[in-house]
Amino acid sequence: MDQAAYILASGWACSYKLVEDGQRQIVDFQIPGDFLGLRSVLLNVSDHSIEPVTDIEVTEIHVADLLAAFAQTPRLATAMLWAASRDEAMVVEHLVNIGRRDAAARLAHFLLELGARLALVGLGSKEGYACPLTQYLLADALGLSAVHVNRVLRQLRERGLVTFRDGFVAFGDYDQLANFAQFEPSYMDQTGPLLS
Amino acid sequence: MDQAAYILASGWACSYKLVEDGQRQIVDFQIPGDFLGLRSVLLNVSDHSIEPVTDIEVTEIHVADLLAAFAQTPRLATAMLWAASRDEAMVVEHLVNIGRRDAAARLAHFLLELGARLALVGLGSKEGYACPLTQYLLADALGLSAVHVNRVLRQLRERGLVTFRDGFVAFGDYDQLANFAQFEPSYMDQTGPLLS
DNA sequence: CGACACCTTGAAACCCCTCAACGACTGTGG
DNA sequence: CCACAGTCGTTGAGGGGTTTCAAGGTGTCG
Repeated sequence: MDQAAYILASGWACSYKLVEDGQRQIVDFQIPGDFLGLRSVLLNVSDHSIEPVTDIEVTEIHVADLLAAFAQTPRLATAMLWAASRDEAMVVEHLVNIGRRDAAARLAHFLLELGARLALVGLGSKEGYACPLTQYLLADALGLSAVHVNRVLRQLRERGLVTFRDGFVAFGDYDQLANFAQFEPSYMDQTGPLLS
Repeated sequence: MDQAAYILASGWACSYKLVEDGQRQIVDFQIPGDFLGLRSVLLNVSDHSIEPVTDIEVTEIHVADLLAAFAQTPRLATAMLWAASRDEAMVVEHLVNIGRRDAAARLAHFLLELGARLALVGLGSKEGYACPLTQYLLADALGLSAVHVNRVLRQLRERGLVTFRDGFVAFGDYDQLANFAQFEPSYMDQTGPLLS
């Protein structure tokens, strides 16, 4: 039981699962401040893989320390539980995104969510943000082909909604885009755990 | 803060999210023994809706009691965290299912997972299980149309893999079906939380 | 300069959706 | 007892969103 969890200090990573024919589904991208590998520690099963997107720096957390901390500081466990719930809420939103939105709305929603998360850690605004992802990564995250991602990005650009180029996402008309993607950021609850 | 969580004592329910044009995405079905509404309690935001599938019986859990129990029994919080992680792992698997499998494999995978979950609580086996879901519910869960669910069910039946009829799922060739759907039940970790 | 990764675009094929219609069954009220 | 509505399952035809295949362009790096 010498598994470890990490907190991403700088850089981007992604967690994904492979299917047998070589395709993969990216579950989420991790940005600075996010946990890495928390679930595999808790479940004692590595049910997904993690890969860096850029160069990354991490700080290690020993499982034993974590569990010991739980015992001494019950609130910590509650806070972790809250964090896990928020993560699950985001995965759920991805599920809705892939299951019930067409490629354009899917892509728009994804770029908006990423922007909102980055804004929280000071790495973006409603103007845009630096984004090291390739179109191939986007495709794997959104359940699309890279070719189609390219086409849809062009559509969104030509309609003046978003431009993703040269590693930078620039929102054209943020409000219209949010409306188009039916982006409701409430699922990214930031009010914190229910501690008294 | 008078929200409550529940444990499903009998019957089936489902949690879902709506998108604006009237479609919905079912995130998961709850079977006896599952939590209901845990995430909305933790996040203080009701980010999804719940609907009964059959008549149901629930036992209520007060949030205040739950948090108090965490403080007194740290291991309980760890156990809850483990449960939440398992739930998330299942949602992730659904994400992979919808994102990277075609309709037939998707349906097969779903029926297999449901069977495995039911078998754990004594409600099913490798032969089959009673299943009160309609084809419309399956469609909402799998990101498909009801019409297509119907067609794909027929395919699976004609190939002798599964038969879903009259509220009963009957596996034809379980192993071949599991292979076809690339069903790897390891993500449904049942070994329990990492409590020394 | 060549290798490589990534972006871009076109054409054809395919999976799945929408629309439409009908049958089987259930419950309900007359 | 029967007509009726409602839900669910079934099947066909047509259309559209995405995929695959293919090719070429750009930039970076050794």
